[in-house]
Amino acid sequence: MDRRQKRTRQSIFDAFTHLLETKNYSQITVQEIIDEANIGRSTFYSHFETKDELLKSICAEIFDHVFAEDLKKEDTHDFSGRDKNLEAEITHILYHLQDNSRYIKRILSSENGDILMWYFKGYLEKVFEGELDRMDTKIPKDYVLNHMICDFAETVRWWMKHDQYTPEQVAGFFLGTNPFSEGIH
Amino acid sequence: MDRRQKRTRQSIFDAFTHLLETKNYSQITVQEIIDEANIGRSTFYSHFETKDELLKSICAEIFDHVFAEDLKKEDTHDFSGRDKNLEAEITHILYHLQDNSRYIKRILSSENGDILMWYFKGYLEKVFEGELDRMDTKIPKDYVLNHMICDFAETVRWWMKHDQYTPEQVAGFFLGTNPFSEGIH
DNA sequence: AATATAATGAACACTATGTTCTATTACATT
DNA sequence: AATGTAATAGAACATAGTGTTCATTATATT
Repeated sequence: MDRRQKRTRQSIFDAFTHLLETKNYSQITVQEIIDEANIGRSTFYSHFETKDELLKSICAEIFDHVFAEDLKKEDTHDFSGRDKNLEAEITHILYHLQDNSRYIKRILSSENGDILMWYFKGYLEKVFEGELDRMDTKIPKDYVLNHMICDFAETVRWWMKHDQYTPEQVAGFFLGTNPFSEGIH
Repeated sequence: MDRRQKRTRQSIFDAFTHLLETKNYSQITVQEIIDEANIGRSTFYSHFETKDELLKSICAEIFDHVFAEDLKKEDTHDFSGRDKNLEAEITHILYHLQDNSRYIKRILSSENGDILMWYFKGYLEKVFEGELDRMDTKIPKDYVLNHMICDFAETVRWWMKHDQYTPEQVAGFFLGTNPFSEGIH
């Protein structure tokens, strides 16, 4: 990839996240991003089709980083640590989310918080897929999976709004109100 | 209220819900609503400031109806049936939601599904507030309340997408995967 | 019938989006 | 260092949608 492209892309990301520190996603215009990034209008559009596409790219970047270790674990088929320390895995994810909380908060507080949540849930699917086995079979698997994913995603959303708890505490809250908590303690 | 106002308001609602049967909320323009409703442009804007305000009004209308009995129960301080048949209350709400499912589905499938979910959760808060007492006190009350509300709201969203279950079944799924299920059976 | 209020719809100003095109600049490769 | 290739700049443009204004017409209400 051309140096200039990388540089431009990074400028856009920086401008966007910087703007997110002062206003909501929906309030930010493409022109503002362009001005903040000091790039030409056509340059922006040669990188991203729309503002939503930019948001998606940023979400992908954030979550690729957050879930990097977990996905790597799956790729190498190393399930050694799985199940016995779901709590550690969750805490780990929460720490990574905390690092990016400034951006995540802003994105979530706009009306388009759904977009980020949708992305987040996609990644969570891989994390919780393996947890399904011990569940009641009378209830549809996809309901239970969706339930777990939404539980955790909404826990994070709640956390991002309240902000006064540590990752360990939040992991405790989440597992303490969950049906699969019996399997862990 | 003037007859004409009522008539216009109803035309707008009808046009909007009719359009929701063919496309997502975000794809619908004010002009389309105006054309579909056969009203003048300025008439629309004398009734609603923005398209979002219209959506909010429709959400309020739907949920006022769905939760009518439950809120009435609270108003008259009739807690006789409470707790011992949460399942019945939930099933009842699900039936009402099923009646409006055509609109709800369309609104939820757009990127702005959040708006409806936000409204829905506001009403659910009143339903679940009373259920908090028997919960573990180590976990913050507002976390648990948010947890319950999101559980149910996301259950409904899931249901609206899958559509192949009865209200009774869905109530069963919801209570079967919930921490406060022990209190009911 | 008189009065008040709502609806109409064209015209307008405005904001933001996304495209196109040419000149300019930066890069990678040799 | 020279050269071909590709990215950037930025002005100009077309488009689409929003929300307002106002004189006119239609409809309720009393």
